[in-house]
Amino acid sequence: MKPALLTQSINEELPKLRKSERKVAEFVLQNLMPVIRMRIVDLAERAQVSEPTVVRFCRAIGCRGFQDFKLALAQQLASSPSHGQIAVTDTDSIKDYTFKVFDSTVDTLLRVRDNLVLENLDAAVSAIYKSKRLEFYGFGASAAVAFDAQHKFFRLQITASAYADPHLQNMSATSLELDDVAVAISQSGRSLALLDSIELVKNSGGIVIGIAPSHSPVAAAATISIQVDSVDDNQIFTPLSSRIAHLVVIDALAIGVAQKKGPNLDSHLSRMRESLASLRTPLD
Amino acid sequence: MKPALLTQSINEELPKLRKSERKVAEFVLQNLMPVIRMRIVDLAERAQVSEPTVVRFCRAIGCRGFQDFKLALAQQLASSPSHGQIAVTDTDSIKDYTFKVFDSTVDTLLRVRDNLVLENLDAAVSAIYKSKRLEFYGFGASAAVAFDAQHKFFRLQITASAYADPHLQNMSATSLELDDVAVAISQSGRSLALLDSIELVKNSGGIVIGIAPSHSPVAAAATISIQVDSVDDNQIFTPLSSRIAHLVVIDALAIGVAQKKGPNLDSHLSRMRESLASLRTPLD
DNA sequence: TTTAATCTTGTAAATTTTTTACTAAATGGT
DNA sequence: ACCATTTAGTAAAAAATTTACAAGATTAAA
Repeated sequence: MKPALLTQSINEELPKLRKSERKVAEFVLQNLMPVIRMRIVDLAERAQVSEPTVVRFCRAIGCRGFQDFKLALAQQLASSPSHGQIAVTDTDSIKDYTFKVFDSTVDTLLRVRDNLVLENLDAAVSAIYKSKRLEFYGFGASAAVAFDAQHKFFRLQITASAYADPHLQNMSATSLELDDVAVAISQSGRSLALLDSIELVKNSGGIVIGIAPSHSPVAAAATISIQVDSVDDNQIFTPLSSRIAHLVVIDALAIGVAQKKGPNLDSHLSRMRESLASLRTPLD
Repeated sequence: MKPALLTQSINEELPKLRKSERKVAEFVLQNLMPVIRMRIVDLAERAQVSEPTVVRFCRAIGCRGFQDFKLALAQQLASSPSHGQIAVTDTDSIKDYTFKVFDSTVDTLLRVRDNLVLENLDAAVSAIYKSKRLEFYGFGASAAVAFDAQHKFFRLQITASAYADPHLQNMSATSLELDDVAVAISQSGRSLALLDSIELVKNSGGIVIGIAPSHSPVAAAATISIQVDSVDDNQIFTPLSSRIAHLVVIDALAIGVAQKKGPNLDSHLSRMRESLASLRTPLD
């Protein structure tokens, strides 16, 4: 049983460790990046313990040995770049902040992926598959997400609408019928106008799929809630990467529905490609 | 100069390698995952060469030794899960395809990040910073990207427009003045209407920032070209993840411009947060 | 075709690194 | 205070990697 997140495992085992092993654990948590390149002697010296203690520490947290531990740590750090620093500062060079933007997005995606409640996602796919009408609601940054979703489902031969205007949204909501689906997208999960629309949809017998932070009013009000939490580590970043997470969640929904629709999809996509080709320069 | 993507580096160096080193390279590319757990003797035996040859191979592709090579490989595989399989099949479970969607997106982002021409990105940031008007053009899936970009820059106190309609786009293009910027977004890089608009912008003395695949007409026509290539590995996926890549590239642009604008930004963001708060349910 | 020079690859030895076995010290309970 | 048990270090063994060197292969020139 090797957990995906080694640092998490270290923290969990920390109380069970012996004093000198704990010294190693604390040093490791404090110096994640450098540890990857250290030999056992270096780590032992810096943590003020002997080499066998380091090996014992590695075994205690579930690794087979020191190499195994370093490998696991390296893998975790590669997939969660946030363990470095991702706040953009005034002195960052282009390369610095560009990488930070990409890395924080990647980090958010991986975290969202690992915390998705797959049952709810499955329920959402089924609901969309069965629905006659599909509507996307979102304000602000989520408006762009809603329109993107509409476009995406359209490519899958599923007619969808997207509304960013509260009035249109309410009109749409009241016109939905039993088993129709509205997807409510919100980064804050606390948009009042969106909550209004959600109630209207439910009164009409429609199903509301909420894409919002867990414990938010939108998540609570939705029939099926897909929780997307992004850590609020930076004022500028948060809206950026959580919006990407929303898009990718909808991608997953779209792929799920596409899969359910089965083999016809391929031919539809190739026909669509042909018709798009006329709007483009010919390929070389 | 250690490239972020080791496999890419292996492929690049492949022709320069000697025969037996190439045996190692081919075996490694064929067995990426298992190699991480191998010792030098195992790898040497399975690749039918001697141990020193393995070391020479590691050095040839830019690593300091075998351990260094394994570490780099482990890190890459952790962050680019696509080296497994990412094509969605009919028999995939929810978990399978959801993870594939997320992983392929992450993979695309990392690849795009590593292939960005930072000089061009920097030039783009400067151009936007200096411009009086900023317009985003995109059709189809890129329309949503354009509108998202508009919203994003608006939050940074930069007025921008987004057009998905060819007529409006042309009108906008002819009305631009010297040093104004139009960002042309295209997944295919071959949209005829977009190429028209690009020419109009250039005739007006405006600067065109192209976000499109390299070697595409859009990239060639743009004043400053930001190249985003997504491997065409899957008909359904490609538009999905390349669109995300475009969004994140624009995020990086936005952050770059924000940084240039400097310290005033913070207070602006907090004022904006306050005014948004009234549209939301109060925090607990 | 032969020969010399260079390049390529493996063998074996040396070095480095990790792990094990064992002992001394420390801790805790009676 | 004494014994049992746990904990941590020393030193030796084992394992793994790297280096030095020599044999074989390849290429170019005579």
